[in-house]
Amino acid sequence: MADIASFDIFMRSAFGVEPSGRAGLQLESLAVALSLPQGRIAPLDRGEDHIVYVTAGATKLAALASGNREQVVAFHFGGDIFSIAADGLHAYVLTSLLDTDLLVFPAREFLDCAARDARIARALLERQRTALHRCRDKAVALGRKNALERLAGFLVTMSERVGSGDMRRRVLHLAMSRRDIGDSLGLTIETVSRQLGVLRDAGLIETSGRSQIVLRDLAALARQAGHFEKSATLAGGLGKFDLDQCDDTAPRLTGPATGGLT
Amino acid sequence: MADIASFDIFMRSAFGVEPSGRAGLQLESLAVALSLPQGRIAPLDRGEDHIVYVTAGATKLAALASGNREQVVAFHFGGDIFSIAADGLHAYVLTSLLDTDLLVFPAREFLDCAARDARIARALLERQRTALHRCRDKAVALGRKNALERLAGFLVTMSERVGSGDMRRRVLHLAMSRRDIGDSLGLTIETVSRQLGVLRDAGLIETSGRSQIVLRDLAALARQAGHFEKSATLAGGLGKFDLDQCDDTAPRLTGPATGGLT
DNA sequence: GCATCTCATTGATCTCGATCAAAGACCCCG
DNA sequence: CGGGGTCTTTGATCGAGATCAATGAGATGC
Repeated sequence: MADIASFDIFMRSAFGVEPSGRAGLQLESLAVALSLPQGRIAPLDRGEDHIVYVTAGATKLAALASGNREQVVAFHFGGDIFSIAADGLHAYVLTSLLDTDLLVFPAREFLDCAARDARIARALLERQRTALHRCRDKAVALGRKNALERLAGFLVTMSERVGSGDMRRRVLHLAMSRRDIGDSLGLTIETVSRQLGVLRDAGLIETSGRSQIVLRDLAALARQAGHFEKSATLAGGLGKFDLDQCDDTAPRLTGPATGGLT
Repeated sequence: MADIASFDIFMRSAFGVEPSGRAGLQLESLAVALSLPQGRIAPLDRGEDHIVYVTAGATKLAALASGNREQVVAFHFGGDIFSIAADGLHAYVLTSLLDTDLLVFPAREFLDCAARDARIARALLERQRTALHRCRDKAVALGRKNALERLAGFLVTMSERVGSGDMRRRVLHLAMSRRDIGDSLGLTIETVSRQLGVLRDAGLIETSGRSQIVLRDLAALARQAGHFEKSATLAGGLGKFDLDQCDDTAPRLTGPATGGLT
């Protein structure tokens, strides 16, 4: 049984729905609250799928491949909702990066119930879509980008999700270790460290301590990450079929067929 | 405007809902039917997100990274529904692998409407979840698996989605070229070709012509792919916390800390 | 049925990131 | 504030897969 406060926060902030309604009462009966100290594996029944809400804290969701290889498929922070499959091709493990409070629901019952309330269904469909699109972008990075591009992309994404400070000097307090970053980017900790060094030497970032990174030029990092240039065409009337430009001419540190630092 | 026949098929087979209902009429007014000969890029307005239904045929959804690198994030076949983002980190392109018929919807309006019908919402939530979980499994493969594991996993997955014949001798007629397979697995066509050779030499598959592959031992391929062993524990009452085994002892061709062919 | 063109296979070499190995920095706690 | 442990950085070497290059097999058209 979930405690009342976190469930109410969940309903209001995730769905904009009062928890006292019909759907709210049903969902509340499905919720299990979990409080994990830093670095614990969530004790989820591997016999069924789950929907998880992060009340507060931060988590990593990782697949265990054989041979001690771990692939982080997503990080989640306060306010996030996500699903975990029990029957996939890999065994997934949810681990807290900080002291973390979760609400855990059985997926089938949760979705049966959510589908009956239009507002909840709409919000969930939107969040699932976001999760899928993030995962696709991750797949692109893992499949076709080099270490520096992946790391730059990671920093830009983290800046959007947990950054503070203004755009010229974006401050990140990363909850995850170098190993977690490596496991998320399909790299080793040594490579993560070396590529951070490259970005530091180029003046794009500053690091201090283990967890703080300051991004000094978000646009340059996004370029370095090989992200699609949308800002350039956002205002203009972009009609059909303008994927001509992928901006291969912008200055980069390294990259396919490009100069810069080497 | 969609033609009647394909829209009706869509509503009935995807959602089990009669197209004449309230939601059906609304959705129909949003649908645009598209018929693409083999090898064409779908002319989608890049200013907005889309939901796409594959009436018949096969498609690849790929991101264009700079430097002529392409990453296929998903293949889709008749009956599949999927979403395409216009505002992601990369530019995505939908291409037909065969002569293909699609229904294309504007995402926002489609989801607004779908959320109001519980059956449609439930079915969509389920499909999105499947898509996300497939994408995660792909990310695991791209981030932490070698070429042989990726290819074996690809064949197993394709067997489930488009295979025919019995389990002992599973026949695949692949609509995609070696290049498409490579672009999906984050490999080059040469590496795909070489690893197919390894699987052929090991007696796990037979190839004939460019597109036909016979899988002679699905279980061995799944093992080779490093997929989580669920069959062993499926029947038994698997309680909490049994992710001890990842079956590192089974025979493999290569792989982390394992012998076999080298 | 033959010419042609594209796609797939096979071989040789190169490169980026993994691996192996130390040294250094940060942090917790007495 | 100093010791011990963990996490991070830096350096040297290795290897899986990319790249470059050529040959072979399938499709397509006349």
